[in-house]
Amino acid sequence: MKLYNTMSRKVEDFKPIEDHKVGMYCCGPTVYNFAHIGNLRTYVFEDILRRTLEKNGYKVKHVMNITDVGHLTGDGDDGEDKLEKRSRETGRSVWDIAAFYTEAFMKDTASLNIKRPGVICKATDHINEMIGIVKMLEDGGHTYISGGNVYFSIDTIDDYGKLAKLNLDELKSGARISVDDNKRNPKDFVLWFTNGKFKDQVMVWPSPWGVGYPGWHLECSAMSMKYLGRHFDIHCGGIDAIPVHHTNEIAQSEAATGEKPWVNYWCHGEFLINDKGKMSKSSGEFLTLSVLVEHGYDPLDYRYFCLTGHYRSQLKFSYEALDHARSARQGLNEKVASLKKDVQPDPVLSEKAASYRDAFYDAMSNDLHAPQALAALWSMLKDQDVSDGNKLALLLDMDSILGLGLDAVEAEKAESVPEEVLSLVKERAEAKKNKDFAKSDEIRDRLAAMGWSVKDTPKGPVVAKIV
RNA sequence: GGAGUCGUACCCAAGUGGCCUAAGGGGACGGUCUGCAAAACCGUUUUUUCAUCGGUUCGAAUCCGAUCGACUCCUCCA
Repeated sequence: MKLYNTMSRKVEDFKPIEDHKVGMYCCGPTVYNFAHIGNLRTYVFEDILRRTLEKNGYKVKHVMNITDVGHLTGDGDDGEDKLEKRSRETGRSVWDIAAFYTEAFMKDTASLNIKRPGVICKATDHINEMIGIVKMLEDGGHTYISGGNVYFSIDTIDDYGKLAKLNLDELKSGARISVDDNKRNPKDFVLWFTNGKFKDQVMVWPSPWGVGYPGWHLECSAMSMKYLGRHFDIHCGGIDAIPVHHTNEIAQSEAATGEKPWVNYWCHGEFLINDKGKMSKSSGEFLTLSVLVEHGYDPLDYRYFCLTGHYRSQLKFSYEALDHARSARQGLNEKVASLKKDVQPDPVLSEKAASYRDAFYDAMSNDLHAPQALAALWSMLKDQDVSDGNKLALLLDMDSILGLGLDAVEAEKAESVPEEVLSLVKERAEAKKNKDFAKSDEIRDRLAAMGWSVKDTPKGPVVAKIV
């Protein structure tokens, strides 16, 4: 299996630390609002990665955090905690807000067929672990206290910014954020706040440095190491996390434990954009999954849409493009339904069928080339040299990665058709037999008005509910 | 100001030196079938074309340069 590693900027052969096992940490949501569909694209990508690893025989320990404290708004380190802000705006407690949006996030990801990570951990449950890391950093001489806050000093390590390939000299000259006088180096970041801008902060904890709350980057270091160890295989997130969040995670993790590298493979998903650019949660207007559902789309239409582009390319969202994905997925579902009606899956593949299977898995195992894998799937479906039994078996197998819910698609059946409809269909067949087409067409219109379509096949008429 | 990515046929989107006379999906149109439809299947839209202009090469959508355009990051962000 091959994976693109942001650290090396190359596609590399994936080699786990332990045979047949993978430890994978994915940055989760900050639960102060609904996830928009751009956020969700990243979780779909991570799910596809996990499923592909599993298909390649790895047992994946998938850890995802829930950020419910410490994620600040605005520039620099002087913003307000996002949860606190939301709480003030709505009059609800921060804990309510976090619980509500965590629940919403779980619902969204479940409806997208995203497998639930084995460990889902909340930042507020791991304050002690975070304090432990700050202590380790303090012991190692990587911190200083200024203006009441504990800072990480990036000048105490010699490879700060290696993931993002930051050129520190140039960054300083081009910095646009206002300089925080408390920092020795503008790129230093807060590990522990005791002197937040907002005195009425609700979520605070005691610490050796005073009552306060942790910096945002700390939680991912603390929780990933708690569940996956001081050195693990894969760390995922959106590309925006590279220059700041992941850069700081690496700095504090490697400085705290002395273990390098902390993570072997860094995998990042590109943005979903629209005609105006990227969707941003903080800029106000954004599309959520429930908005798509209100427009009549199935969440899996969006999942299919995500699969039509490669995860490292920007994907342009439009309702037109989503329509295309929906049509394609419906076609796939219909095909599966009709196959299920006629045949049982036949896992004994012909040579031809096996070649499509190989093309599919080669594409997925080569840095998750889902669009190519889908092409292999469709070519297989259209190939008349592949038996229907093989087709069905292959589709269901491929879907263990694609996650389009093909196993849940039911075989076409006419059972639940109301008696009234059935008798009309019979009547129409009779009229057709007598070549009374005016009457048969009239009955067809009546059926359509009742919400049923009728198709004449060589085997006789077939009724189906109009969707 | 600095760093980087991208521009592929009607739309989305693969492909990153020869097997490309460019996957796959969607749409549209045409055909087969049908009393007519729908569905299904087949074909066309896709023979020198991959933003534009130059260059390298026996050979380029794929490499290099310039130009135009779009986007991202350096600041919270998936």
